Amino acid sequence: MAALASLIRFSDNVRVGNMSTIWMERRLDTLEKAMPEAAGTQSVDRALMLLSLIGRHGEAGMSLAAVVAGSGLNRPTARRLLLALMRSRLVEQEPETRRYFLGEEAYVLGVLASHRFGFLDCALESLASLSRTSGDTSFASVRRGDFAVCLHREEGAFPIRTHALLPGHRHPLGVGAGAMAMLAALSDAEIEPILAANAPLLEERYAGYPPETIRADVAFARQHGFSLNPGRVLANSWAIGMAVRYPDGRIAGALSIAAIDSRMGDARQGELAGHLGREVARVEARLARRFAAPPSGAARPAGGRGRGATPRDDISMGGIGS
Amino acid sequence: MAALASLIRFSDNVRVGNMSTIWMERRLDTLEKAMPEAAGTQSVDRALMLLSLIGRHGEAGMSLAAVVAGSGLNRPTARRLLLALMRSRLVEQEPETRRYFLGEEAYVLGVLASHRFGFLDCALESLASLSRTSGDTSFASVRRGDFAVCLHREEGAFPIRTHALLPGHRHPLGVGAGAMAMLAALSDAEIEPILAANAPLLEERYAGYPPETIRADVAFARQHGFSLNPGRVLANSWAIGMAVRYPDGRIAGALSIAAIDSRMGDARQGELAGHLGREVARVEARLARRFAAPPSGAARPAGGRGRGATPRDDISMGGIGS
DNA sequence: CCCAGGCGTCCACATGATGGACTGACAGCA
DNA sequence: TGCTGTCAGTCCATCATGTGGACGCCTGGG
Repeated sequence: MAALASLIRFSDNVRVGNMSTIWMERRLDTLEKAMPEAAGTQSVDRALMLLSLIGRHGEAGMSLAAVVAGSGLNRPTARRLLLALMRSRLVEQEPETRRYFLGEEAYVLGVLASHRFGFLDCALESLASLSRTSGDTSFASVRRGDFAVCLHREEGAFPIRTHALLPGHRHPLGVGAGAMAMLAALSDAEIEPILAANAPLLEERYAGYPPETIRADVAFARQHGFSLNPGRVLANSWAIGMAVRYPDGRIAGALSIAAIDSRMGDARQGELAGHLGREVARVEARLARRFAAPPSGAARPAGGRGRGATPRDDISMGGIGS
Repeated sequence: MAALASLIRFSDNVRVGNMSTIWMERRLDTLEKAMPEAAGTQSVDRALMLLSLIGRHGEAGMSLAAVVAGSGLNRPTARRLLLALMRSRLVEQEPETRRYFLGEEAYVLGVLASHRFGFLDCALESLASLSRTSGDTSFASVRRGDFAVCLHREEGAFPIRTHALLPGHRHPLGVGAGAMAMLAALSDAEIEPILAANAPLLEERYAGYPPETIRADVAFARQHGFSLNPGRVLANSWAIGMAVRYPDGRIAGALSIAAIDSRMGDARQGELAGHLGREVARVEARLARRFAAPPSGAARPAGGRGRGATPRDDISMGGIGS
């Protein structure tokens, strides 16, 4: 259970009670400088950690015991916070199995947020095309703090597939082709703290990823224009990946393709990289069309606090068209 | 400000401090019976109310003053809770304008939740088809408690359009064609408490919707197979709508089409209703394909608590394919 | 039939969350 | 240029909320 507890963090950036492993405290020191200070919201932080935890176990849901184990919270506390999430419809509990799942409100918020972020919306067609033309499995992932989270997996026609990476699964940045592509897209100054923060976890659970190997993989990705996972975690499962950027240059996520090693020789790597590069360009074009201005509103008028240029806050029921 | 405060509720079901209008208290009495009891999570409930509030103001975001006005919270409290939401990346603040928006984590959770709920994913193609063939504006909405929330709006080619209903906008069930379609899909026993709960708000802000008119519109929708908004809110803006169901019969949401009154004569209503019915059937077929079992897992083995049949909680990093 | 494991609740106590008061920044106006 | 109003954001004394050890119930497996 200690190992389980060490894995779990709310959006990878929140200090939660009862978690005291060395590597975690070290990385929180690193990150707290970049995050709003936590004071007077322990309960909220805990609830949102639970939400994220449940989000990453979408398909099978989670039992209360797993939530307790994964969060490090005491059972009455976890249950009470889950009740609050259930009242908000962000989480729901299946009566028969008692397991907890993301609720419909999470979906609705995601839809409302997609007007600012829709990376996967823009990527789905490309993933379908990649898997159709290659026959292999393709993935979309996003960065969450120092980790990569798989958002979508698209099956190809080839019958031998790895089923290890599923939506919600999360790995340290650098572990896996999509995660490596996003890491390699960062500057060295950004990469070093991430490696430092993840060092304990990598040493404990990712034996194939000593830091020097990750740095070499970063160099490879920068040199070749695509990242390569030569079966570092699962010997026969190889993958290549590329980062995708918003028009303003920020990393939106990554696309990757996985196949068994016999389908990932040098020649086929190049072929798949060509397909991948074209689809990445298409996703980036769709993102550009979707956000005429970047999601952070950088195109908005600058100048001081800029309050004069902001939309009026008109919390009222507009006339209705439907 | 009192009018503003009366509008805001977290997922329409949470009692929040400082809100004491008669209609709100009355409806909470009605609803608390159906909701997990709130004890020891006031802070969490408040934070999630803010999240929902910001979610419904996606495009323009919200200032702190608007959040304070809309939530009824004191400013330091609202700010502190917003900081917690920002730490979790569910909310982000735009530095130039200081406005708050849904963050990328909301999008990621929505993507992860879409494996259980993807109504809009299944509806987008149909909305595009409806607007392409009709030339008018089409909408997808979902039920949130006693309200309907617009998730998506698809523009048609006809140049005269109402821009009143936007994603995030929320109206009482029954107000607007999509909201009416969802209301009419409920049983009378389900409808009456909703009308009772919404009565103060309807009286205050929806003069065109006395309860007997809503009941007549429900009867019309049940008789004709589609709901009709004959310009009740905006005189020249008419709309028709239909509910969409998950395979297990629960209401997934509604599709609707809006047009100016001169384009909504009886003959064209029938024509549009035909298109709408076909696309609703297509959406329902896509939902059926997507969820071989209904989202609530009703197909799972029954029998007592059914814990023996549940997936193992294996919170571990699986082997990786990407 | 018994036992272990998981789920869920209670409530005395400790801790965390609140909001009135205050400060700073900025835009608009005289 | 100076003043005023508005908004954003913070501090900390006070009090209300949140916690978790203990307990009971239910179910499945041996």
